[in-house]
Amino acid sequence: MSTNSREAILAAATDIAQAHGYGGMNYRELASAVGIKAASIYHHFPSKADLGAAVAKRYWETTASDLEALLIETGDPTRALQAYSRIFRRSLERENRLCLCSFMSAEYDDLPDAVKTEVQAFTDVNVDWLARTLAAANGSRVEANAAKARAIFAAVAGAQLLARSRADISVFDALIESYRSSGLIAA
Amino acid sequence: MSTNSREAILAAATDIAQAHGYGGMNYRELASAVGIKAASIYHHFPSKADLGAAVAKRYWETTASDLEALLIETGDPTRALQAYSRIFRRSLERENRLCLCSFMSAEYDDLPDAVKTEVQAFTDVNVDWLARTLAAANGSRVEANAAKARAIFAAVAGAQLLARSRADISVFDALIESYRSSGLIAA
DNA sequence: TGCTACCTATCGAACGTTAGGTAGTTGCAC
DNA sequence: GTGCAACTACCTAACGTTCGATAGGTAGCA
Repeated sequence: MSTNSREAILAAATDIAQAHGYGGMNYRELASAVGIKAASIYHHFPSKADLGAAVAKRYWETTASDLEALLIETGDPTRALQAYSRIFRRSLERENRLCLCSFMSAEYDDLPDAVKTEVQAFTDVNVDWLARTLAAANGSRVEANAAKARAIFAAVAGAQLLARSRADISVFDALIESYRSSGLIAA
Repeated sequence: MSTNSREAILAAATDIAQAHGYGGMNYRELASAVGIKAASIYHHFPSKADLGAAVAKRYWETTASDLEALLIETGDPTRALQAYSRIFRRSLERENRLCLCSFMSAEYDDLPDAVKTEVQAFTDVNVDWLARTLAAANGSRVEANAAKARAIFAAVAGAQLLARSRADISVFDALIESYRSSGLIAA
């Protein structure tokens, strides 16, 4: 089916992009992961830029719903904040993969404009959720938590990047623990 | 001269790698930046892996001496810590470039082993300096500051990455300020 | 003579992309 | 309910470009 193939391409492309970036996302490897030929991808996406934008869009949409699920699952904002870093930990668990948005932020200069837009949307989704949840946890206004939200997002992304460069997930855990003890993120 | 050409290649390659990564560091563009032809690079470096390793090695060596200079220049450890993030800010000032080590950490999976080693050395140089300087600032043992040193390094790298994705250096400044107010880095 | 520091020309592989073809299904006129 | 046109989802084959890398040559200097 058309819809399933499109989704299979997006899922495989996401996996590749989290390990090798937008530049490392090549059609022959991607097609073989899906079980089709490279030319067939053009039946679903008109160009690599369109595919990249679709991948990044799907990525932030998934993250947005994961974050909402986290709020419901934990039951309260403080517990949700404590669990936030687990979303980034999960990437490392899957063969030391990086957040798609972090990788593409590094590749920023070489990204098509449509992809840049979706990468920025991922940051916005995270920062907005963090600001909202921080506000709910301490009873303050959302806008008053924007700076802190950005700081948490950047710090967790940095921790993931460092852990990846050591191929050691315990480095990530130790960094999150340091952030906690210094008061950057919720204890 | 041989020595000057080698240095010119390394300097130009560093600039390219900070903007486009190891994968985006191509011989034709690099050669034209130096003012020679692509094939001539092989007179100085036997392969791209060797060049990449030399670039990363020179990068951490430069950073190591910059950090020692910072200690001498500021006169005391606390002031040196306050100024630490300026080293990362300087990359962003130069056409929104990223720390070479951050970019290569993202590209980790596709890096030749010799390059991986030098990338990790960069982290070690930073973390060692931070741990040493934190210890000097608060009169504690170096080993007791290792975790905090890593946390500062990761957080500053994350701030640089986020600022790059917005092509906005004020995002970096705001993040460093947030880190200060939350107590992660020295006020 | 031999070394250094480059050059031109080219290699094979990989890249995104396109042209054009082929099964299988669907929809509709008769 | 049969025939056929149109469409979907793929295919093979190849395009032009770019990549890192190599072979072999040359000018200048010791």
